[in-house]
Amino acid sequence: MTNKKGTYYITTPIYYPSSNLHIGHTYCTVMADAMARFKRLSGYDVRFLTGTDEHGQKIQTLADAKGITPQAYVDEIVDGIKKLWATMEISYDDFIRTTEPRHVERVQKLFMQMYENGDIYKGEYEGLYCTPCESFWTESQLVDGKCPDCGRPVQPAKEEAYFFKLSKYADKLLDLFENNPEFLQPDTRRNEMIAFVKQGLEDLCISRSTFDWGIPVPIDEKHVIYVWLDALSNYITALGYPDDTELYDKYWPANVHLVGKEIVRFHTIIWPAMLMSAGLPLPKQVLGHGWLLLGGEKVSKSKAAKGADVIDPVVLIDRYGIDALKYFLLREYTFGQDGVFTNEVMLKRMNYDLANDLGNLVSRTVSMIEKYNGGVVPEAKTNDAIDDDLKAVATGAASKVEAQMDKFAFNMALEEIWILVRRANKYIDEKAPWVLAKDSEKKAELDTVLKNLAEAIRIISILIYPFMHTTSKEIRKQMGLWYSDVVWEDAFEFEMMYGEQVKKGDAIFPRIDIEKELEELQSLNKPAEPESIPLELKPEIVYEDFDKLDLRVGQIIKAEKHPKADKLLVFQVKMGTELRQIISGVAEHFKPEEMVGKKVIVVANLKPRALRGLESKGMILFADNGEKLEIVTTEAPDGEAVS
RNA sequence: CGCGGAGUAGAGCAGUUGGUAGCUCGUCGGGCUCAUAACCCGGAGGUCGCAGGUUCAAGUCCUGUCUCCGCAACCA
Repeated sequence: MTNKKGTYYITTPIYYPSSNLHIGHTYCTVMADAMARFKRLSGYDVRFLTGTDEHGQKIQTLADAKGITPQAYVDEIVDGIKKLWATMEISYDDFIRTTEPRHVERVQKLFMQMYENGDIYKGEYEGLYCTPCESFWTESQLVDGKCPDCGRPVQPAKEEAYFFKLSKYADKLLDLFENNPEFLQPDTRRNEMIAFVKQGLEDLCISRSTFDWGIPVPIDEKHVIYVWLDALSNYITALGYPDDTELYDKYWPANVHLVGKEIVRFHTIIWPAMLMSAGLPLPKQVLGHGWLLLGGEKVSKSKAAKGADVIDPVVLIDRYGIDALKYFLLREYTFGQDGVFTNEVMLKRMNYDLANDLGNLVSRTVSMIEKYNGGVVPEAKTNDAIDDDLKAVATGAASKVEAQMDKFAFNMALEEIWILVRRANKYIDEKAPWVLAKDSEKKAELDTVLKNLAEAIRIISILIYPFMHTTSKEIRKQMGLWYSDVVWEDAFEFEMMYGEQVKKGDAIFPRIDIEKELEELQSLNKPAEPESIPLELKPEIVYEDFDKLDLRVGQIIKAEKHPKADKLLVFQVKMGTELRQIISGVAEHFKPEEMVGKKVIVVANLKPRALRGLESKGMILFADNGEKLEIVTTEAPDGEAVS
């Protein structure tokens, strides 16, 4: 494809390979792929980048738990990701891994560039430190004032670290948001960022010395570069910046960084500030898309195993095919907004739009051309208002699709195409070719109908190409268009077919028995044979450690919401002779009244701590599955020791 | 408490710069038989969370209020 319209550089986030990808990642990548294919088809010189963000403490911890090196850990997952994209025929031009030497070296050079420009300085990071986890936390990250990972107390601590003068760029960033509304879309995201910058930016701590799975700070090997600085750089290191600038010169600045809404902040504050510091041009646009929600919650790895809805893209592709899945993701959801994912919604989309409307349109048209004209596309010989209407809708669709794609409105772009699909189905009804076929004097009119349908389907095959290229080709094969390339401009023309030999094939999208399919999907999600998989545990302790705990049975005699906090409940707990106040961060899980009277287990010798102004003396134990808490109760008399 | 989002027909969603409230599914009725029991037409169903206000005119702007949901530097 020639670059008659210039270059187009689009990126997805680089994904964090802490486990296999789910449908949420697929969603983002499918959008980027569709846009890349659309731009290529309409004549741009496209570069499409995706990849993986492989450094950071979490990866190191996960690898340690498995007893392998971080590199071995990510290699395996990245392998799976690449296979998934290959299966889905994602048309990326480059896949960058942040552990690749090309990236590592270039990030270090970029770091030095920022350092030499005076934007990086050495300082002291002050925070709350959890010694066993070797992690720093901010006040707001703490859960009940304790380490969110292990639940143990944290201590104020300092460590030497490098800082990036992010605060210096606050005004320039505000300027960027306010004067370039296109830079960040949708608008609601932009307002969020403006508010965020206005509340004041602090310098960003960009080095870590508590773990070493990262890119070393070039001037101080004890530190590794903060993962976001490392990760964001990928968009230019993949283009060879700064040492091999051929691609960089050609494609930077990027036209679009496609990102999820939760990382908009990194892409529109930290990343532009980094580029400003290095004196480089900013990306033209950052688009924050919404999330796929599963039962009202964000899709996540823990949900994957529990819900009734299958979100493993590999399973979905296996059952319905790549194109059906891509169509569903692009058609169902509005860009920028969250959308609910259920198997039923997905199956309905696939059946109604793909099988009933599109698949059936091709099927009935090909059948009629075979039955009424020996399988050859005839010439149009007549013309009336209905024919004109079909032609107008057909030849007008491409520019409507273009307009919607400019706004990243994939769902509307597909809707525009389906207006044509439905118009064609209606055309068949209006013209009733089976009636014309019974009257030999109507043969000319019948030919016109068959020919016009063939043209409409030819145009549809072009329009859907960016979204479903395999289906596009299958349709073209059945329509006898196998010999010609898909050319976008041909979607504006109506008179292009004559004499093609059509050939009926298998149903393009077989109809799914939704009820039966839902049941099968449900059973797929049932856990297999129970087997013993060792739990991921905290480091082993000795008896003496355990003996330090004084656990007691306590009865909750009063419970109320904390007046100054949404998540906290204030309990009055009776333990034998003593009555004391204990505060827990469980207001989201329990109503105060349902707690009264319960006998619970209390860590009685925990150092008292004030939570939002009220003192908490001790801690009540709860069972936690990662998202929902269960109370741990006992029948034993209050005050008794538990050991 | 801070910041942000959402509340439109039974369900899920659209509603561009304020001007007759749309789409898909479901539902009711009809048509057709070329086609993947698919397709086409029509009907019913909404005082656009609530209360004020601006305006000739508001789902759309302003103020207040209720409910639900995120985020707060790990996560598309």
